[in-house]
Amino acid sequence: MKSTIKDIARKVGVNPSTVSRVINGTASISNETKEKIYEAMREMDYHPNSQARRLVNGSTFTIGLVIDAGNSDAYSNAFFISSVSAIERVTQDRGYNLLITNSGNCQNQNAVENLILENKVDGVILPVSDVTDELIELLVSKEFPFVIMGEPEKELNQDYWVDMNNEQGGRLAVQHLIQSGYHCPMLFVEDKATVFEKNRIQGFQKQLELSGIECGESNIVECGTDAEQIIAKVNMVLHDFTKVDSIICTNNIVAFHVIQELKKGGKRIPEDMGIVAFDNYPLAEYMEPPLTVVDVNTYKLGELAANILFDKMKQIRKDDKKSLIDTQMIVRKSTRGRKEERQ
Amino acid sequence: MKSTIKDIARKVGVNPSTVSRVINGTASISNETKEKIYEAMREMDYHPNSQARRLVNGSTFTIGLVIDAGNSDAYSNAFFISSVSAIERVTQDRGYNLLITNSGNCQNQNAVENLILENKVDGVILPVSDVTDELIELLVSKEFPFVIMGEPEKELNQDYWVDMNNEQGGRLAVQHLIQSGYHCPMLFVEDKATVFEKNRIQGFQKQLELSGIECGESNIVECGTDAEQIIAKVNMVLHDFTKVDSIICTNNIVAFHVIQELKKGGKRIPEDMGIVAFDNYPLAEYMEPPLTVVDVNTYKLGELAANILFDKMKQIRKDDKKSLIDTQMIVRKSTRGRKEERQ
DNA sequence: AAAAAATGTGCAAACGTTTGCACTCTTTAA
DNA sequence: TTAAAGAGTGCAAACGTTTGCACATTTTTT
Repeated sequence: MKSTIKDIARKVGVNPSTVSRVINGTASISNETKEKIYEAMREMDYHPNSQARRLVNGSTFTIGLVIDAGNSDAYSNAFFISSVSAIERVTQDRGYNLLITNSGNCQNQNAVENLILENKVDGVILPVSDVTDELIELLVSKEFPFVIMGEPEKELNQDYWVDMNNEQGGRLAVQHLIQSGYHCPMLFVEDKATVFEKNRIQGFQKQLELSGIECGESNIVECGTDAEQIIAKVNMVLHDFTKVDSIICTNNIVAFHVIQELKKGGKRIPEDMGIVAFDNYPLAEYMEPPLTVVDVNTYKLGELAANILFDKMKQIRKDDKKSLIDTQMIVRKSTRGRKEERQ
Repeated sequence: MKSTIKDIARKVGVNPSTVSRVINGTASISNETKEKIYEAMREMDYHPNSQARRLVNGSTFTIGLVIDAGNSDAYSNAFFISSVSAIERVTQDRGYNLLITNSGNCQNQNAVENLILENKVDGVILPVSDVTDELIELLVSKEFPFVIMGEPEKELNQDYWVDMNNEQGGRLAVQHLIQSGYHCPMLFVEDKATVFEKNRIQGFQKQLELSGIECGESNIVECGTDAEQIIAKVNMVLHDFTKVDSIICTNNIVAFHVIQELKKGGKRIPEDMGIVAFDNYPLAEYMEPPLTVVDVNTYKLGELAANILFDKMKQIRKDDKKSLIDTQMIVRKSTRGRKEERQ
């Protein structure tokens, strides 16, 4: 049988409130009493009951993390999920628990709303893909603390979000290429309209400008997600943009198809064409050639999200509504690289 | 302000217990009263308070999932983590919540023990890598429901576990190779002593035997995890085991190094040497040649773990203490494959 | 037509904590 | 030396539910 605070009190011969105060250190208690209580707790293997605590405290000491049910793409899930570990650690360090839910509906109710309305969590972290107008409205109207992972399309004035710095990533990729002796980079994006692609494009263009390389819209190619289409675009580049000597791909898969087709066309990598890609799949270093990538520290990303959430929960206002984590280059063999960077 | 069951009762003019019974359907209530209560609940935006429920029910309606803090290997984490989605879904379908914790220590207490002792969860799923004797002892002594993911070294008689069927995976790989026209497969494992490697070896040998191919210990190579070592082993095979025409690698990384070295040695894949690997990294299909793999459905694995846990929680005895998920072949270009399997 | 069962509802205790108030006794400040 | 402050503890209410018992009314069974 589980022992309660009353059992301890009875055994020691004090009032339950005294035991509670010893446990929480909320009042000064004589050392003598304290000792007896601690000993009784040890003897009776006492552990506080979280549920009772939560009820009376009106706080769950739990935060919710929403995982995107719809998005089955193994990696983008993994990308998000690798920050889970960070979020979990921060949560635990603060004495909180981490509850996970998908964004789907259970019964007739939205799972996330359920979390909030039934008082299961004190705050929530959710991926931008799961943000709906109704959900935001609910969160805001209840003044419920939340942090979004990823940049929203349109910004309300209440929402805080964290993301990788795609603009900086775009700049970094160009910078690396220029420094490595390439002169005419091209950018392959899947879909120009996506928020993160827009930012990458912006960084790309900005850095080209800074480097004094002229660049019109024509240096950006929308290649979609389909292998055939990517291949077609590669050939277009090969025939129509003969000056192009390097390609920045929006992810590892695109890079793979690009490299494949370039090799087929007799191009040597990195000599004839340098390749950089966003993301860093576990096997990227084993591609041929090993892929130079723009990587992001997802641990830091998760950590940041969690810390901001806790600040909001404590009513500590952060002045910045958005927080970005800078990317870094991992230089491998698909670009010439500067000698000192070569790994 | 949040409305409570008492507010509803007052508004409708009934006793709180009546409202409770309507919500839970635990007694027959007149339709008239029911309707009035439902309406009041809607009007006042009532949602039950989980904490109070949990306290009185003595149940948390929450299960805990332990993620391995120590294991930072991106993929093996991803492997485990991709079953999270399944566990989450099962949990939600059953009206439960999912709490995540790492296995580390918070303050002076083991995080998992804390979960159990402080009554935060009703059951727990944990990876075999986090199983310690003390933890098992605690779980067993409290009769606390748990399921282990992965096969334990030594088996207590109280523990239930799920895992991929490594023995069947070993058999499957051999079977595929034989059917594809290879005659002398070799198995590259990282460490013979590991439980799952042992099982793979067993399946490997058994299937060879069934196929009438004689095979001593010599067909199994322990190649460690280091690139140099793997390369050395490949060359050893090339020189000393000239009859070998195919290699089964214990994971994608080993396969990569093996392929790399074989190509360097002038071997064509799959013509001169067939390669099969366990696991299916997101980029495996983009290797050169695309890698034929023994894959496991991690979603099913998670689902199984969760369902068994719920059975245990409901005191439904499963007769089998271990449950295995069979693997399947994904045939790509690194083996000749049978035509009809080729994808 | 009487007995038994079912329906519908209220009362109050219980779940295991925390905490405001009150009180006594000691210590410190003026 | 008296007043104020602090230390140490108890009492009882509160958090928001659920549920066993009780009871009245209706319906069903014999």
